[in-house]
Amino acid sequence: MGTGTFPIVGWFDITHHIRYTGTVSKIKPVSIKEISELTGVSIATVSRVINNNGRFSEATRKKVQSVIREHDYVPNAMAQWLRTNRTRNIGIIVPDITNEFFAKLTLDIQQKLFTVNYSTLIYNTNEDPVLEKQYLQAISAQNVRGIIFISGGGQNGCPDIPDVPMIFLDREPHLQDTRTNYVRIQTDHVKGAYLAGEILVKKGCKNPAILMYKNALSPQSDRVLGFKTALNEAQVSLKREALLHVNRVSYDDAYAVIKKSLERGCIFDGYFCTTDWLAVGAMDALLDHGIKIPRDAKIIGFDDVSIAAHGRIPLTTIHQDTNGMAHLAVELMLKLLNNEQVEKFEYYFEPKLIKRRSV
Amino acid sequence: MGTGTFPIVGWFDITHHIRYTGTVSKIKPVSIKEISELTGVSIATVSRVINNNGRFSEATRKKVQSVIREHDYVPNAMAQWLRTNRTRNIGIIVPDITNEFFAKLTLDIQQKLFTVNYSTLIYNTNEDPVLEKQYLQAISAQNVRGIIFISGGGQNGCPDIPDVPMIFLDREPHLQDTRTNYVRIQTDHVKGAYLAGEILVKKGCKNPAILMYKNALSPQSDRVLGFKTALNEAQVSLKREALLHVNRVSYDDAYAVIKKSLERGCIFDGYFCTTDWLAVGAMDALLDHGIKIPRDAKIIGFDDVSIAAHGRIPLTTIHQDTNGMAHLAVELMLKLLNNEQVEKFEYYFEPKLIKRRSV
DNA sequence: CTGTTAGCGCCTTCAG
DNA sequence: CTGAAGGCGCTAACAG
Repeated sequence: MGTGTFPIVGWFDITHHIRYTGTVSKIKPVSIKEISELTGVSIATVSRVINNNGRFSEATRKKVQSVIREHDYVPNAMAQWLRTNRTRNIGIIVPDITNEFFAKLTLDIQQKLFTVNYSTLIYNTNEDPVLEKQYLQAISAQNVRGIIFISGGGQNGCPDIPDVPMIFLDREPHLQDTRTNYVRIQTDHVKGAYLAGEILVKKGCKNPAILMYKNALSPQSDRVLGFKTALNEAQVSLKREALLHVNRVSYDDAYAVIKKSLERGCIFDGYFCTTDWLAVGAMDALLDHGIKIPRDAKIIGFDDVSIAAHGRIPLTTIHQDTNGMAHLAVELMLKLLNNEQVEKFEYYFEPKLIKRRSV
Repeated sequence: MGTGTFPIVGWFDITHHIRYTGTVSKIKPVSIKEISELTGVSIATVSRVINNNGRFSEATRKKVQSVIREHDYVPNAMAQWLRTNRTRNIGIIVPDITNEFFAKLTLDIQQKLFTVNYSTLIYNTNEDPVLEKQYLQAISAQNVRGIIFISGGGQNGCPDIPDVPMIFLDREPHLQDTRTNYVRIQTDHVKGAYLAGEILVKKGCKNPAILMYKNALSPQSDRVLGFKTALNEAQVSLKREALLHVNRVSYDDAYAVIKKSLERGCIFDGYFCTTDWLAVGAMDALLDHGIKIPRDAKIIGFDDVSIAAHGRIPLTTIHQDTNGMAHLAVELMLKLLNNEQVEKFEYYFEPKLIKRRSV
């Protein structure tokens, strides 16, 4: 991660011992002024040693630090923020933290950020553009230092807050041309879907279907693209009616859609579901309809979330490297925060086929 | 929820339209001063209408608000914070947001809090006491307005930050005696476990076992207690070797433990697992060992997390009202923030037996 | 109803 | 190397 050039050097030394020592005793937080009085140097000097800004003697440093220590002084973050106009907070906007894939990303990001002394503000949009907008407003008013968008719609309107670095995880950025302090990270959905298509045809599917979320998010369309490519190469055709749509990414919706299609007499011998939960819903519908899996129909999902391994039939799926993406996300965020140039604006992660029993 | 006395009434009117209009144009955020100049009233008056503090005419209000609107003005949160010495942030400390039960709580809390204009700082402890302590420090330094602890250990050390209201969800508080601004919320684990025991004996179990997390967290011991009570009442005894422990709450650990116990020849006809994932792991181990469920052995879990409904055999389990708890948590937090007295310090939620097929 | 006045706690020129 | 002074943007008395 390279914390080499971590900007606020003195911070840890100071907050290292805060008003929290077993059972707390804090009455009223001491301010820089009192430290200054106690040490006999001016406020300015105290400030300098706190921020390690040079221009003070070793003797003063020692004195000031010892007083600071002694009084458990901790700079008032809010005052610092006001003055410098920057917080130590990173905002994360995520559709739904209840979705394991997002939760994993969020978890990793939060933990890594804390490592370098950033806190994490979390907002769940529920794919609601209105909420997303409000969150952006809140975030903006809070002077958050950087923003990480995880997936989600964001077609409409451009979530652009100038000067605030942004990382887009699994999401298409819509930004002003002039912006350079952003980065996009995602798994190579096209490739992942290609892998899915490939294994399906390899296992003998002649008449496959796609079950997908109806919204035209880029990962969705990428996956369709990749899947179709694999079919094309194998000269397997995808029927027009083989594009099944779901209104919400949920087990129930998937179950219902597949059930209905089955009742309509639509039967396919392979299902590429753009999400594991979709796949599990589809699988159960198929199973309940008396269809044998993988004999009569094969199913493959995407994400490799924990349900995949533990459903009625272990699900073959495409794994996404959440951990890797989270790592990279904070690494790049740190760079952007540090005004370093990043090599490129788009990063792709390799998807991986996880073979289980549904294919 | 009763937002009746919500303090910052004017806020929404204002932030309703912020510097985010399709493609942003904000260069430099406008300040209260400029608004004051633009409207021709004093800064103080602008502040009053912003905070709806009365003492201004309807005419001024209109004028000010329109200018505010026109210029996409949003008060600088940090300045407000500095001035009032309080942020609009609530810290949430959660063991692992990847755990669906926690994720649900967190999600609901975050969304509800935002509704009343609070943001949410999230910290995952991973059950690591050191991390937890660090988080507390960070939180303290950030002048978070209130803290919500979700589950987790916290045996050691007292996570006590004076004057900061705390809500303990599913977790035993360890506080100074003097503190009154806290509240504990949890489902009635004893009762939930009692329900579990009851159904098991009712379905004919004579030789039940418990599979639990080895840490002595209070929900754990409560569950054991409730379960035993039910057995006692039915005069079913719990063998000494029927207390199975797992080191981590995970599918794999559960699977391994049950598998091993089976190989040791320990066979029980009913398993009360203190968590759904434990139950699913146990179930698979049993199934893989050729044991029929529920015929030869019955299994019941706890939480009613989504895997419960969708595993190899739908799991009978005890449902926790996450939504209700989250609601209450923020409601009470708001009260505490408002210095209102709460009626009691402990709240219990009714657990509910969800019958599926594993019992 | 409205404006004036004082800071909140800190950082940062600018003079020593 | 150090101190004095000004101000970040906002709120809260206190006078009118």
